[in-house]
Amino acid sequence: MGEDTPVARKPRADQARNRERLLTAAREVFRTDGASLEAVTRRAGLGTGTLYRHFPTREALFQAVYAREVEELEALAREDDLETWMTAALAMMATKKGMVTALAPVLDKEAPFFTEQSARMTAAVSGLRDRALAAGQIRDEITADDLMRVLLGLSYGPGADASRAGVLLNVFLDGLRPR
Amino acid sequence: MGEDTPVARKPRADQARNRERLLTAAREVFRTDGASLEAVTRRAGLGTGTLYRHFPTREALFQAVYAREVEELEALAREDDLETWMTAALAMMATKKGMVTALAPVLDKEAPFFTEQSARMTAAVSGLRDRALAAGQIRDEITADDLMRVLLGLSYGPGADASRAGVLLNVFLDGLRPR
Amino acid sequence: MGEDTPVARKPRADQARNRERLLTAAREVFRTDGASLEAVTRRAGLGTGTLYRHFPTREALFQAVYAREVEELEALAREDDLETWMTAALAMMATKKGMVTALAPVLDKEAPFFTEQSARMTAAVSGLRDRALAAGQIRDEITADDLMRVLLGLSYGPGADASRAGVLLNVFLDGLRPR
Amino acid sequence: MGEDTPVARKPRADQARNRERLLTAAREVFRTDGASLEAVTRRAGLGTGTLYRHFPTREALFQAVYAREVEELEALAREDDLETWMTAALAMMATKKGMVTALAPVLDKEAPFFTEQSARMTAAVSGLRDRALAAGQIRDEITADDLMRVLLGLSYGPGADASRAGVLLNVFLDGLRPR
DNA sequence: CATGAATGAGGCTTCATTCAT
DNA sequence: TATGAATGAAGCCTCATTCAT
Repeated sequence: MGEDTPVARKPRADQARNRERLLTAAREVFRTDGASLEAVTRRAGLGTGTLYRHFPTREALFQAVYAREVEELEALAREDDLETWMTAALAMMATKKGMVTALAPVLDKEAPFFTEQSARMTAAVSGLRDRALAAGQIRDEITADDLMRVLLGLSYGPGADASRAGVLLNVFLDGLRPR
Repeated sequence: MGEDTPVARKPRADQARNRERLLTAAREVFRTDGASLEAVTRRAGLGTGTLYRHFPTREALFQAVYAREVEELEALAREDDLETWMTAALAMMATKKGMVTALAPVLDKEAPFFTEQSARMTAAVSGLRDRALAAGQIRDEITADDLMRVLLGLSYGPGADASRAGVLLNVFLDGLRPR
Repeated sequence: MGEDTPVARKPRADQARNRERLLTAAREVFRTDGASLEAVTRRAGLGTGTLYRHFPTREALFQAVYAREVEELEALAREDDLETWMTAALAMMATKKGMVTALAPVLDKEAPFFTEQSARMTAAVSGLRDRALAAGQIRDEITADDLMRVLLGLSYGPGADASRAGVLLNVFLDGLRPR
Repeated sequence: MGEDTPVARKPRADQARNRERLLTAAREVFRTDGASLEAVTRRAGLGTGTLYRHFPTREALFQAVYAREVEELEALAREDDLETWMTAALAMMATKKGMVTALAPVLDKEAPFFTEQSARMTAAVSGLRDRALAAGQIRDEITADDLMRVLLGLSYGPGADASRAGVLLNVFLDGLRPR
């Protein structure tokens, strides 16, 4: 009796939970230990095969982690002010330094996936940049991609230091004003 | 007995030449193929053991290569004008992107060696920065280390693009002027 | 209560159909892609569990496929003439080279199953052989099993070549005549 | 004293011995356990890397083992009589059944190496075959490759049985006589 | 001193089999 | 009963490091 009541049915829940565990573990491992898949499964407490079911290739996992970061950044870009957004983005990026450091040398920058993500990010930032330009707040030779470059360089370049990045961003923003 | 008789004494020159060969090979390999020690010995045409005699650990070789890069940058900093130097440094750095990309993820940033190199670099840049400050050309809250950070970020940050770095540096330099 | 009421009883037909699908898929996969169970379920469009319900071990599937091949060969042996049958059998075997190549290294030749199948095959060929012997067409030291060996060797031995097997079979048949 | 006397110099000896150990281990493993490289190193009592230094790819090891078999067969073919040779070859092949069974599914038959070995073998047998043909002992439509096929089929085909192979070879040889 | 063979830990990946739903 | 997710043993291979000659 009660076969149709929503009791004790959970198979998909497991799967989703495992995927989440793997992504979380990956972020943690990447933040501190490099990019070993073995380390990820170990930390997730799951079998090797499970990782491969969810992410059939190395790249697939890296990309999934990366995509999530881009999403967060994209969400931020709904700000309506370029300067506010750049400051906020810098703060958020400071949070992820270890992970980016591990991920950067391991991602295949030629993959179509990468181009798509860049396009998404650029689109999100372009709105802010165009509005600032229209308002006469910035020079026109600086593109949305350039703005990303500055943020990424200040956050993840060799020698980057979160406690100085804000100051340097401000200098850059000053320089950005027309004249 | 007779340790000091001039019998078949291998000249010091040989040793120095091998060291040089290894460093050169390492720079070439790092520039194009990643950071495999085997590739280095292969390209140097020397045995594994010889590599280990000169550089007893992985890290030691990486550091030796790194030190040489710092030297070149340091030499450049004998310029007498901050802006000229920054522009020149950017150009030089563009030259070494592959190598830095291979080296960065592999260097232990905590090593005391690293602090020493930074200090050397900072000392070299400080002169330029202090002179610019004295001449009222730049704001005082920017340190010599900050200047390095900007150069490194624009050159080697994720997304860095040599063809845009110059433009971005100019924006930054503009922002650097007092007021 | 009501175990025997006609509620949603899955028809036997389904089960039989799935078994058939799996066997067909297995033959196709073995013919071209090796002997991976995963490939079989994928091609059959069924779940892993279903495969295991029908064939509780790897070996069981292999044997079922093998048994089917034996059946076909057995059916052929209703010919009434040894030479005609051997020629026809050779032609049929040429058809299955890929599958046999995949199956052979994977079957456990010690299994009792194997003895049974051999016995079946031997029984089928024995009739032909005995009749040929009675008619004075062949030497008596050659058994039915020997005849199978020759066919299998010419078809599936290393270096076997369908375009030469017929010629070689004819030589063998010539040699088989008494005197 | 005595640095120049041939004492305590043995490095190459080690290498050659290890290579031999690996080949021997490989033959033993292939004869009984399939074709796992791990099993080979385990049986040889050597490290993984040593196997890879001597045989940089899977194929390299398989080919080295295979080449040795071909050599033995080739040496045999210095017989001056086709029938004697075929009988002797059959006896030798009986010795290697397990190994061939393991090796056959794993060798890349398209590799140039394979073509070379076949050519060597064919060349060796052709002499015997041509002499027999000139002496009017065999039909002319049978090639040296065909002779190899028969031997291989009788020795290594599915169902092959050393105790019957001799009888079957004799039937074939009878059939081979002109008329 | 130079050489390069040997070592083995560690990472990657596949796939037969089990098991929860 | 069917499904497919999870598991983990087992194989492959690379490469930093050691060590015998």
